[in-house]
Order: sequence, then structure tokens, then C-alpha cells
Amino acid sequence: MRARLTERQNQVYEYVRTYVREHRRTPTLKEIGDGLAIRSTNGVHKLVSALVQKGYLRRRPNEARGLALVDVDEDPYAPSEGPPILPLISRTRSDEPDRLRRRPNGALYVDERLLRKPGGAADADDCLLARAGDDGMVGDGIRKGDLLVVEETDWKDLANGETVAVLFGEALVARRYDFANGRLHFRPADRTYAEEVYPPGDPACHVIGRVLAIMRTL
Amino acid sequence: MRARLTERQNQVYEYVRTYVREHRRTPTLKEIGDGLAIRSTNGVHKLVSALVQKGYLRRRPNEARGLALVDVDEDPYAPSEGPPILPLISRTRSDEPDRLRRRPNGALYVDERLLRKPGGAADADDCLLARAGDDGMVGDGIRKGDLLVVEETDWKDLANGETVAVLFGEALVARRYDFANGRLHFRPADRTYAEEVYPPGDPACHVIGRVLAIMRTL
DNA sequence: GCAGAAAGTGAAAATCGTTTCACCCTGCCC
DNA sequence: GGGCAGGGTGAAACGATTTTCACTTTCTGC
Repeated sequence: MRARLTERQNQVYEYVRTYVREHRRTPTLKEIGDGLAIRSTNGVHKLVSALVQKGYLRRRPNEARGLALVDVDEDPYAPSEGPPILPLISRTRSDEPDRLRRRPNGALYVDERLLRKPGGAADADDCLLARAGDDGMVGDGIRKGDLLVVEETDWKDLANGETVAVLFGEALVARRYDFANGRLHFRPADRTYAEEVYPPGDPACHVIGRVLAIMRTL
Repeated sequence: MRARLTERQNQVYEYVRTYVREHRRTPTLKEIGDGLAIRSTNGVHKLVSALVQKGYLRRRPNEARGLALVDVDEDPYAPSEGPPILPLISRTRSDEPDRLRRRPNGALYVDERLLRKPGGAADADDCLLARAGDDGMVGDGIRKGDLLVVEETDWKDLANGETVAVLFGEALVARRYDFANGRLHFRPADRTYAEEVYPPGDPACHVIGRVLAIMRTL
């Protein structure tokens, strides 16, 4: 149960909900202020902060119209049902992995039955698609250009021997993961590619997560 | 009828539509640029202007994230159609191919973007899923157990060199197809498997169709 | 070859929108 | 009477986004 709202906070919340229904986007702070006769955007900002704190709204920092209703039911664009839509990412750099999800290059429906990991089902919200950037895993039947279904994971949660998607600088590739002697080892399945070894935290290497499945169009 | 779009304009339009579906808001010019590898926001701005001109997008001048899809806004509650569900078949015999679709062993959502054939998009109603029954195509990155996305096709509609799904008796496998000297040739990509040759109409061999894509869980 | 359309670069200018800073007011509780 | 939470004012700093300017490239039809 979420925390109770004060009267003013509730007015803000209702205003946002109504605005979203009518405009199909969230209002700016100024618009909220205009609607509720608050002259200072800062006044609105504080009220909104309370709403965020109490879990009614979400905020994308520093973004224009960066508010979002937490209850997706209110979201006019929310898809009725069906399989998850995973973002397809590309053109990434290991020194800004945060941008992975923010600059998707497309999106595909992926059946949930493909989102299986050793322990069970993976959360679709943690998954994304990426293209294998080289032929280093042809020996395992993964070829350059294949779509990798990746569950975003910290490298600490990986088990030895799992197939992972990893960023080496700008190259996003699949490799077999092993942790040994305090270092991360990434082994290709093909002899023509070299094994890569990095200490944890090396900015030149960013583990995106475990590969759950692959898809390829012929 | 709205004016035709150039290829690039269409890419922008599709990018915006996809972005909206996934993010529930419209992208910024910069995000479009990132997605389509356009470095200058002005390049995007011009493309978007063309889309606005032709009536595909609307623009709220000088507003952050001020783009809007005309279609969505005109008909906000239009039902969004989901991806097709393809039947997964198994336990088949070449002498009763009609039963292929009758005894599905399950079904998966498959994104339409995976249903592409050389000429264009395949009709989802003609497609099905089947598991590769052997390792005869490992050389092409198809392994036993992989899910094959197959477009049901008569063998006469196949071109030489296409990868096909074919039933040899009870075994459903992928092979490369060639028609030569009045006979159907099915070549494996792996030397340990033998090439199979049949005359048209042989009951021991039934071509299911062309393989459009593969999917594999690790 | 030249004109025009489509697409793009790079950078600057103009706006829009969010965040922060300093300070004020009211009601309430101890 | 002090302290604190909720609500506000105004202004300034910042960052995100759009818009405009000047110039380039590629392709296509006349």
C-alpha cells in the first residue's frame, strides 16, 4: 500500500492523470502549475517530488516531459496483452553502457518461452536484443548478425561456462564466460579469435548479460 | 491517400512508430538520429518536416518531444494488433503431411520482422514452427533442436540454393534445396550427412517449405 | 553538364523544461 | 517560542530539444 497523499498532492496526481488521458503525454511542471494556480515551477517540483517519493509517479531526470504514471493502467499507449517487446540495441560503447536501453534501434516481439534461463524464467523487463558483432562463436552455432536475446546481468551473477553478450569497446559480441584467478575470461568457440581476459571493472569491457536465446533470419 | 514516402523517410516513420510503441512517448530528433545513424539533428529535422508535410506526423512547434503520430492521435483507441502466433509441429510423417497443422505441439509468438523471405514479407498464415531433427546443417549454423520458422511452400516455388524444411519419412530436417535433372536434391551442410535425391512426388519425401528464420534457446 | 530533390554535416541560436538556491508563510506539536 | 512538514515565491543555472544557417554530396532527369 502506498503512502497517503495530502489534499494538494492528490490534486496534482489527479491533474496529471487527467492530463495524460486527454493529451496522451505527461504535462510539464509549468502546465501543472498553470492548472493548479501555482506560479513557481519549484512549488510544483516539490509536490511532484513527494508523489515520486510515495510511488505514484516516476521521473526521468532532466528530461522534458519526463514524468510518468506508475500505474500502467492509466497509460493510454499500454498494449492490452501479448508477448513482451524487447528493445534492439546497437552502436554502443562500453564506456557508456547506461545508454544501452535509451537508444534502441528497434524492437521485436519475443515469445516468453524464449526467455528461459538455467534457474527458470527471466524477467522480460531485464531483457534486450543485440546483434552478434563477429563470428567468434560459430563453433556454438552463433554467427555474426544473429539476434541475441540477452538478460541484463551483473557479471557477478554469472556462472562459469555461460554464454554472455559483452562489449569490447564498440564491438558487441557473444562469448563464453569464465571467472578465474580474479579475472574475467571470455573464450570464443572459434580458434581464429583470441581469448580476452580483463580485470573486473576494466572500462574497455562491459558485460551486458547472459544470452538466453538467439534468432536469425536467413 | 497520403503522399508516398522515400525509403529514408519511411525508416524515420517506422522508427517513430516503434519508439512510441515501446516507450509510450515520441522520440527526440537526436534519438531518431542515433537510431538511424544521422549525426546532425538538422538532417533529422528535414526528414521529419517531410513526414509532417505529407501528413504522417504532426508537430507542436518548439516543444520538447513535440512530435505526434497522426494516426494514433486521430484514432487513439484503435486496436493494436499483436504479432502472429505460429503453431509448433512435431511427430509428423511424410505420408500424411496434411496433419502438419492439425496436431500442433504448442505455439509461439513470432515477430513479423522474422517472417521475411527473399521477395518480401511472408504471410503469417502460411508459416509454422518445427524443430530441426538432425545436425545436417551445423555448417550453416542450424543445430538439432533449433526452432525453424518455415513458410509452407510447394517445391515448385522454391529457388535453387534455398534452405528448406523437409520430411524424410519421420525425420524433419533442414537442408539446402536444388532442382536439377528432374530431381529434387537436398544437400546437407555437413559432410557426415549424405545428400538425398528424390524424384518429384516420391512419398518418402515431403517438402514443407522454405526456412525463413531460426530460433534457439541456449 | 546543370538544375533540383533528397539527404546530410556542423555549429549556433532560440526555446522549452527541470533543477536548485534562498527565503517566506501557516498550522501543528511539544 | 522553537522546530518541522507542507506549500509557495522568484530567480537563476542547467540541460534537453528544436530551429535555423551555410555549405556538401549524391543521384536523377532534361
